[in-house]
Amino acid sequence: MGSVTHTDNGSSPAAEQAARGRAADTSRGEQTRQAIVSSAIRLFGEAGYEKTTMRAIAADAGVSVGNAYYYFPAKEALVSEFYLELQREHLARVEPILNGGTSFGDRLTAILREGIEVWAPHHAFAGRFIGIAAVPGSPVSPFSTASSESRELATSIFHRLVDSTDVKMDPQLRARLPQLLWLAQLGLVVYWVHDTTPGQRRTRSVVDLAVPYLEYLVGASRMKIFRPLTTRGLTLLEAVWPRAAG
Amino acid sequence: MGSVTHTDNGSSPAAEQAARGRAADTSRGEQTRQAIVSSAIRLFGEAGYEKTTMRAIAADAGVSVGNAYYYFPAKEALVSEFYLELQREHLARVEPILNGGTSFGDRLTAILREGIEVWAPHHAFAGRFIGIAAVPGSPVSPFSTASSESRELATSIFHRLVDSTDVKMDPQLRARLPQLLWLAQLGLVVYWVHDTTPGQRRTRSVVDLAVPYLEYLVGASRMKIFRPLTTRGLTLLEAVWPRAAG
DNA sequence: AGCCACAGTTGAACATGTTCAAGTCGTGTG
DNA sequence: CACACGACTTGAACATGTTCAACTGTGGCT
Repeated sequence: MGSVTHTDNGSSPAAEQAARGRAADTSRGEQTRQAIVSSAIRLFGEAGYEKTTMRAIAADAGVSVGNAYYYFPAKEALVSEFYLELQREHLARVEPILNGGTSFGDRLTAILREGIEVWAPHHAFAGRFIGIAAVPGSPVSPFSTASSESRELATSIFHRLVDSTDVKMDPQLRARLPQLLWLAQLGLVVYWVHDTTPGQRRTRSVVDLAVPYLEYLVGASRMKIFRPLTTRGLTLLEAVWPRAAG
Repeated sequence: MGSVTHTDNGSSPAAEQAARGRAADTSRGEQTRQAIVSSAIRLFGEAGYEKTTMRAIAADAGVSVGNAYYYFPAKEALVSEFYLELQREHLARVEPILNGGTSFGDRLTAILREGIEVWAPHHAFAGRFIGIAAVPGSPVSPFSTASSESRELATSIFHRLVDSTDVKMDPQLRARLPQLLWLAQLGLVVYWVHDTTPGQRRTRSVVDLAVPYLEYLVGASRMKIFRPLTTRGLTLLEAVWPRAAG
């Protein structure tokens, strides 16, 4: 119970500029930081989380161990960078899909599939990643305030998807659907991580089966017969996950 | 990708008798083992996972550090013992509920509530626990073959609940409901771990709201109008989670 | 130029999970 | 009884994440 504030943004000496526009920063510190990040990402990808030691990362980046800790409070924080990298790639891959003119379901399938594809080369690493992300208070936790930026980034994908579809659905559901889809994607990743079928084939087929079902459910939400089901479900959702908080 | 077999049962020198009837074993080794386990459980409960060092556990149990590793392959394995302890207590608390004559929903609520109650004193610790349990291949993972015994123990609770209810529902759903409820409980624990409301009040109110909704859904499953929804849902479930495998 | 403040950097020291070669103990056997 | 063998135990050694006091360079101010 000792350390209460795990969401310690701003305490890191190099964090004041972290929130915005780091890409434009070309100062010495930023170069070092980048060297550490890219070394960490590469080594994580090559050897996994456990086998990549902080000493190895520092050596690869050409800095001392202590210096790595000047920029990152812990090894876990470097995992967060790895995650950001993947998320950026997902976003890039998803862009043409969102702009494409296919159906809601097809686009959702494509988005989820790209999510899997981005992670695919790192299935072993992802196992450890999940373990780190699952602990509450960890900056990598998808529910933490520290990751709110990347969370909003991710939900924005589904926001755009939902906003641009003309599929008829309950308006309240429409308002909540982006968050729900984000949650579904989260669950999918967890499922994928535990999927031991070769190449995680099962996860892909689950996507192909689940999306049409989701589409069906969403369409059904506005039908009179399903009214109580929809309404009660949304009420429950509001209790579980109030629109305001995370 | 190095170590493939994480489910290494039987490799531990003291594990051949681990599967059954350890309570009856009174040999020297078993006493030592028990001393380590109870020290670990107590210290975990008192100080959390991180702050409880292996040295502290060993000292408290009156043995050497190396000796602890003779019985347990890693610190994580001791967490598994902690989990078992809680599960046993949950089972004990649930017994009178299952034998009670209240409705399906009331009993389900009571079961889930007791699950929360058992964990309640260890909310902080549970955060770390989730992190360990979430990594695939970990013996503590609820999906691992290593924890199949405790998993079947847990599902047996819901099996008994479902078998003893006369709530009308789709027969296929009935066949799958115990597993689904177990999964729901898992999700509930994850939710509870991340619940930062004082005393995790929100989780409790979620239970109170979700169970009636579940009851409603289950009842609706046999109605003709919901037929496609039910059938398609069960088909999807079979793809996601084949009846045979985990 | 001289100097100051501070970002950046270092490597040794520390804490703790884990391993291992060696030692001890108890029990069955000749 | 003496011995052998295996279960059990030990503590030092090791690996690695993390901390920290000291050092260095750099840019700005007088």
